[in-house]
Amino acid sequence: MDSKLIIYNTLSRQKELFRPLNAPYVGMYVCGPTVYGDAHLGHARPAITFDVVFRYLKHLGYKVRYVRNITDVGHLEHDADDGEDKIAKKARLENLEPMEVAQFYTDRYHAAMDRLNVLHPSIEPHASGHIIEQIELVQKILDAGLAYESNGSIYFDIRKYQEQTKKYGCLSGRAIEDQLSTTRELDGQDDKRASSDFALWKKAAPEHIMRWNSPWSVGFPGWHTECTAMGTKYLGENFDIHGGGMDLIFPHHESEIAQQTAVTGHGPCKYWMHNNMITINGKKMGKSLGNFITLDEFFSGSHKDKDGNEMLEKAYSPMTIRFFILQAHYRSTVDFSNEALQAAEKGYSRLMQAYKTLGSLQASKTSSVDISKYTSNCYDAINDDFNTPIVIAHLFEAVKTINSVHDKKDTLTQADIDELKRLFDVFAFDILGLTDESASDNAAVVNGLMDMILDIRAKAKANKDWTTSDAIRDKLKEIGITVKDGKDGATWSIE
RNA sequence: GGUCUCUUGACCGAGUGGCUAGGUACCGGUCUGCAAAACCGUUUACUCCAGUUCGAAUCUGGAAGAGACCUCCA
Repeated sequence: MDSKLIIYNTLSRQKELFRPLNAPYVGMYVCGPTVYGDAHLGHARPAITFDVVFRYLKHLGYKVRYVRNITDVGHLEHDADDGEDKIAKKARLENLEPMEVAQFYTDRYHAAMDRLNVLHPSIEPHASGHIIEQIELVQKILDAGLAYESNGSIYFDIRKYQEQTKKYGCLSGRAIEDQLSTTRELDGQDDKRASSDFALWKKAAPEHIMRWNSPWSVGFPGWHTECTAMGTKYLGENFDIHGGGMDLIFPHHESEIAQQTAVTGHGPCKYWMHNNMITINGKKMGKSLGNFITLDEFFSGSHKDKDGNEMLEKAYSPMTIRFFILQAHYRSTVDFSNEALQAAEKGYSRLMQAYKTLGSLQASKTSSVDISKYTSNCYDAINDDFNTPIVIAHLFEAVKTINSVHDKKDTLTQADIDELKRLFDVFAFDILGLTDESASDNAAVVNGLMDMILDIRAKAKANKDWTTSDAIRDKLKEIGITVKDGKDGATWSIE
C-alpha cells in the first residue's frame, strides 16, 4: 500500500506525494451535479476523472469512501427572479413539484453515468435531505462570531474572518482586500455588510417554493453550506481529497474552506483536486453560454445549437466519450470537435480489437519482444497525477506487440501473453474503466448467426461466386456489420 | 480592470534542458479476387523576440494571441 502516487494539490499548487490521513481509509468528496437539466459533456469530465481516482485508489488497496452530492436545493439565481433558486424556477416553468424536477434529472444523470461506466459513489447525499445539518453548521458559524443576521438571512462575515485568519483566498490565490474595497453594485446585496460576504441562510421570498423552517426565517440554505455539512457528516472534519471542476475554486471551494475553518480552525481536506474544462470552439462548454451538448445528444447523434446548426456529424458511443476524455490529462482543457471524437472512436476500437486478438494468440517457446516494462510504465504514468493519456500510450505499445505477434512477425510466451492480458484487465478495464461495447448480452446468438453466414460466404468464395460473397458482405455492411477477410478466414465487427 | 493559465506537426493531445510520446488522418509498401483490417515505412512540430547554457520546444525576461475565474456554471 506504500504507493508512489503523486497528486497535484490546488492548495499548494504543487504535486505532492499522496499520504492518506488514516490509511488504509481514504475519504473523497466530489461536487456533484445540480439536477435541473440534462448532463452535458462538461459534467462527464469530473465524473470520469474522479471515477478513475476512485478506481485507482481502490486498486491500490485503500478502503475508499467516495461521497458525491446531488444538489437538489438549487443555488440562487442571479438575475431577474431575485432569491429564487434554479430548481424552483424550473419547477414553476414546468408546473411541477420541485422534487419532481430534481428526481427526473437525477434519474437521467444516473442513466448517463451508468452508460459511461462511472461507478456509483459510496454515498450520494442530497442537499435537501441535509437541511438540519446545514442549519447546525450555520449556527456554529454564528456561535463563532463569524456570521451575522440581516433581515432573516445569515451572511458569512468575510472581513472578520480575514482579520482572524487571513485565509480567505488561500485556495484561489486572490487577494480579498481588492474585493472588500470593490465599489461594484450587485443586485440583492443590500443586506450584506460587504459585497464579498456570502449567504449561509437565505430568507425565502413569498414566491419561492423551496423553503424550510430555521431559527432565523423560513428560507433555504446558502450556496456553499451543503458540501461542508455533508462532507463533515460522512467523511469527518478533515478528510483526504476534495474534488470538483476548476470553475468551482472560487467562490465555492474557497467558501467551503472558510466555513469549515470558522468551525474547526482548519480546512476540510488535505488535497484539493480540480479538473479542467471542456471547450467547444475554444470556449468553455457551459450552461451560461448555451453552447453545451448533452450526453444523450452525443449518444443519439442529434443536436441543434441555438442557430439550428447540427453540431454532431454522427452519434458517439459512451465509451468513445470516455476514451476521448481520458486521452487528455484531467488538468488540461480538452477541445471538442467531430474530428477529435472520431479519432478517439477509432483508437478505442483498435484497443478493444487488440484485446480480442490477444485471446487468440498462439504462444511460442520464446518471446521476441520485451514486455516487462509495459506494466511498470503504466503504473508510473497513473502515479504521476493520474496521467491517463500516457497510460493509453503505453497500452498502444502493447497493441502494437499483440498485432505483430498475430501477424507472426513477433513471438510471445504464454506467460507473456498472460501478462499482457493482465495489463489490459487492470489498466484498460479496472482503472480506466473502459468496457468492450461490442460485447453484448445476446452475443452468443449473434456469434452463432455470424458463424453460419460467414460459412456460407466462405463456400461461395471457394466456388469463386463473388456475386454472392460480395452481396453478403454488402448487406451486412448495411446493417452495420463489417466483414474483413484474412488469411485464416473472415472476421467481423459491429460498428 | 484584477488574479491565474495556456500557445506543440493536417487534427487531437503527452512530455522533457541533449536520446524526435501516443492516437487519428495522409502517402508509399506487404497482404488480398476486390475491399477492409493488420503490419512495415515515410512526411508534417514545439506562437514570436531577446537572454542563460556546450546545448532550449523545455529555464529567465519581454511581446502577441487565446482561455478560466472575479456572478449560477463540471
